[in-house]
Amino acid sequence: MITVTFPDGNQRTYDEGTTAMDVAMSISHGLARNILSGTYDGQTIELNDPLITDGTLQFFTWNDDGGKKAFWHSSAHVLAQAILHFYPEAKLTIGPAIEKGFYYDVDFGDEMISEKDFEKIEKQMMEFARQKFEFKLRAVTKAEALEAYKNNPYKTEIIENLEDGTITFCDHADFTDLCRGGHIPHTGYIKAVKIMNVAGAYWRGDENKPQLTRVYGVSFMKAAELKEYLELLEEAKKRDHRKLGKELELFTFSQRVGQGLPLWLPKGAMLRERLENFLKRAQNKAGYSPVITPHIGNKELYVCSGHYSKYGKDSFQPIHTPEEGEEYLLKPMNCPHHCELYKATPKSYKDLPVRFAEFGTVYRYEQSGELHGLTRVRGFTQDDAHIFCTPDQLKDEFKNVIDLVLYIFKTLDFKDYTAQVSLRDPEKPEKYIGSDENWVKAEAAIIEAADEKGLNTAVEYGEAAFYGPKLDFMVKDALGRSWQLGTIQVDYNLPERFELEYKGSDNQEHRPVMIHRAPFGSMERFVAVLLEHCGGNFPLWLTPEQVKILPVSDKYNDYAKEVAQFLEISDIRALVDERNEKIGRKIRDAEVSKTPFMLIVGEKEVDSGQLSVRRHGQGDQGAMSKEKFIKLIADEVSQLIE
RNA sequence: GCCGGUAUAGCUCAGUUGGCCAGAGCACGUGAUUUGUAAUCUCGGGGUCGUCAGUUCGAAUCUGUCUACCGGCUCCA
Repeated sequence: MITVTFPDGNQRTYDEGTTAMDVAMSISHGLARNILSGTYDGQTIELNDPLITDGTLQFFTWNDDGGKKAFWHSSAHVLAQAILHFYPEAKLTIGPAIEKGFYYDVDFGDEMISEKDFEKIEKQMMEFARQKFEFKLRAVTKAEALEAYKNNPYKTEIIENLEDGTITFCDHADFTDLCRGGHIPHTGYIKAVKIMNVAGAYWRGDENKPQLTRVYGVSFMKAAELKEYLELLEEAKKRDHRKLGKELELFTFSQRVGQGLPLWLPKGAMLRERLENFLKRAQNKAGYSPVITPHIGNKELYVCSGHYSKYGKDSFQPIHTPEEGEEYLLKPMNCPHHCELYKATPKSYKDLPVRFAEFGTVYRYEQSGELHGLTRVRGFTQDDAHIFCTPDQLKDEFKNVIDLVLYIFKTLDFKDYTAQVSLRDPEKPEKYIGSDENWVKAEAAIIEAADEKGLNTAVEYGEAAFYGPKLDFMVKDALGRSWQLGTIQVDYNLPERFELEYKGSDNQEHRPVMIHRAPFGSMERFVAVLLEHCGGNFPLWLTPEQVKILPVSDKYNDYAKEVAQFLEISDIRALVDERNEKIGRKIRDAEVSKTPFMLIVGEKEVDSGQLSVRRHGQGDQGAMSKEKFIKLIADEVSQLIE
């Protein structure tokens, strides 16, 4: 008999050789139907394998990451089986589960595979799924494994790195794959599958190694779930900032201007300006001093900062002047300029902290394949600031920055966010610069600051920058996708390199600590994320056009213009639709352009002096006085922006 | 940068196996209409089919080149 312990502490005894699935059945048939995988004493097991020792058994269902992982990993086996069915010469490599679905990297040799082939692969996978093939893990010796894969250099490479005695194969039907396990009981659990796309991927992620074809797929236990997932993708497509940016006339790109260089159209520029002004006001209150620095800097500046040796190849090529040997760079970051500003006047401890803020446009030569809409570009504007303070002030300054970031998230309706604290890798102190004492102080300051602000943080070791620890903010948008936005970083490197100093109360020179911070990250990226988050329906205070005035016929155009002027006096952005169109048409166009408010003016309104108000997506709101309408908007704006 | 895909009017897209002046809807301009809560009708202008070269009697269509865009290149059996 063996004793099985469950996570809740309950224990039951079973005959030796009972399978995990038998155990589940003994608890309830419902559980047995839903479990996809499990662990025994923390080790991944196959549900159909016998249990032979006492241990702790944990089950995973679709609602657990472990369950999904087993499901998708098993689906990858079926994908491989289907691929071999059509391409017997293909060489399999690896096929893991990923965050949403799975992939298999395959060397197809001379064969090509494209979207046209997806359907037949899907059909074949479903055919295999219907046959409820059991997944069975079996141990093999290293020699056997190498023999089985003697024609597959990828699997051979993997096997060679494994210990003899730990190697297992997974069989289902007549298909065998090298695999360490963690499967669903049989293929029949797979009720829906979709091949998403194919892409190139290097063997082991190394660009010097052969390039394989990566086939991405996703599968579900219910056909309805696949449908739901595809609908979510559709929704994401509709919210794609590149599509909305074009439709709402916010920004564009030009092949002639160059890759990754966004051009802001008037509506987009005004939107961005509003965001900038919003942050400027908040920063003024928080004691920041605005500064302005040029777009280029002498190459020596970046040699001094260390950026040139580290990031020189990611910069645009140096700009040469008529002087022999003189070189300038388009600035890839603002910090060196700000360090020079700090040095412009002698500092005493009484002057600190100094907080220099600049919407600084920087240029970086991103690889062409990395460029993506506004989220990855070659020219962008950081909402940058550098705080120079004493080590003792670090924690308070850090907390103030956290407050600023959270204020921005709150105002822009990002309710769901997490913070990642990135610390040194304790194993590799040689990777970092700065004294151990300062690191200890800085890391403690960040952790305490985050704790005291009640942040939901995850600590990552080894993720710190070489010059200091940092705190990054990740937000979730309305569709549940994560984006990295703001960042706060501590830096000991630049003050050292630029020999920044302040006179302490002891009349000695001391080195300040620097904080780099950008709550938005970059204006481009932030606008992209905001656009996808709100689906183009910007908060009232940000939206390019707040009100569209729609005259019932052109007889009322003059009156409509009077109303517009009246609103403009109250700082409301209003436009009159003067086109010779029917009112229904004007309403439709205003709705499509996502204008928050529409005012219909005709004979009734001229006579009564009232306004007929319509709200985007909500329809007719009835009549109200001009004063009441202005107050309605003002109240909503002040409520949003506090 | 690398792999795969895509490129036709301002936008979204048709364009059969190469064959006369390359099409539609929307947008834009014109005229009519004077409209009451999600698309009024009329007429019209607009494209060297991304670039450069090649195959062919003939290329939007086939081949190569370059450029841009889209998906991917971290997830280790």
